[in-house]
Amino acid sequence: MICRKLPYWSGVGRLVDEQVRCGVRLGLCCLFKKEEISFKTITARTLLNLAAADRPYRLSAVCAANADSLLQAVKAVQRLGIGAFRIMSPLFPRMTHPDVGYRLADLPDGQRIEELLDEVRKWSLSHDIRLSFHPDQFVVLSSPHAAVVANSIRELEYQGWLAEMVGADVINIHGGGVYGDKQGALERFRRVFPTLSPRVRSRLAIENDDNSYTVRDLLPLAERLEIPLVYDVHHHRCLPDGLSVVEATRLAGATWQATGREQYCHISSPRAGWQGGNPKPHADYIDPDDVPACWQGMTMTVDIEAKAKELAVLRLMRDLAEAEMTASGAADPEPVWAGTR
DNA sequence: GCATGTCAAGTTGTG
DNA sequence: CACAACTTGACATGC
Repeated sequence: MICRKLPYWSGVGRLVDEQVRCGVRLGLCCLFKKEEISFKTITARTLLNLAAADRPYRLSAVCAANADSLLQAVKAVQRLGIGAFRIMSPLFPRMTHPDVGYRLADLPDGQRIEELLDEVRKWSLSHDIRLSFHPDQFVVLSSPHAAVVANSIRELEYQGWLAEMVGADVINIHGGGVYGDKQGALERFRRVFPTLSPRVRSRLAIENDDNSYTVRDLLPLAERLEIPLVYDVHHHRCLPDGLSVVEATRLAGATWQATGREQYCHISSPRAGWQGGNPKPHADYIDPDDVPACWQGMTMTVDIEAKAKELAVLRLMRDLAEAEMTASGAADPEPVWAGTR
């Protein structure tokens, strides 16, 4: 657990000798701005307009391209010194769609796609790139509507399968709707949880949102289910709950410690600033002042939710490194980023 | 080519 | 009541 020589804000904690990573690692969400890596999609309508026999070929091309892009993505992330990557939910588009859903085994290139996923897993493991998923807003385990919950479970199982394939350790979701009765909604969430497969349960995390569920609301559920709580400090600032940032960081951190894993947090900056009206929309970049001072030196993953994507992660890494150098004066003779080029 | 509406899905708050 | 906001583009269509 020696990290004297490593910068606090190292991207990956590029450990050469030590086995134990430490410091904050910054994560990229889903997409790239400048790097020429993109993901394809296909709509249900397009598939339904094709003859059923043609669909697997079309899907296979999309999925193979995306699996390849994912491998390129984790390699790019590693090259840039970024330490984590959130995988976009529709990596295999429409896979759980009721009408046009499919399995990899149905696709002509299914085996090759599986091999690519295995390459992603091996690369990420050997280069310490942490992978995660963040199912979108349609996944609502607290819904009173059975059909919504059933769709949510199906989507979660898809992501759980994929997470296992690529070695991702986090599937992070929100509490969902309130329906006029927050405790009742949380209770529904609690009851659905045991019906999930082990590979989903072991990866599921719950995140405070900017609308309904705060850290304070979710902590009892996280503790009861023994799942970790992803702390989104931007959401917390948009929807305060009486806890300080320091307290929320510590309480959320304890849920990660309880599962023996590295803490996971999110950050973003308001597009129009904190004085400019609605603070919820995300800015292109992160204002370093929005980064909690108490996070410095902590061993955690912080996903950067910013529209400039990898450019925002790189800029924040630079800004924080500079701030640290300034703060420490000439104490550290080595340039902070020497190890990450 | 380029502009524009549409993508499977939920829920809440605002104007 | 329509629409934006949430991890966000990218596809499909029509000019």
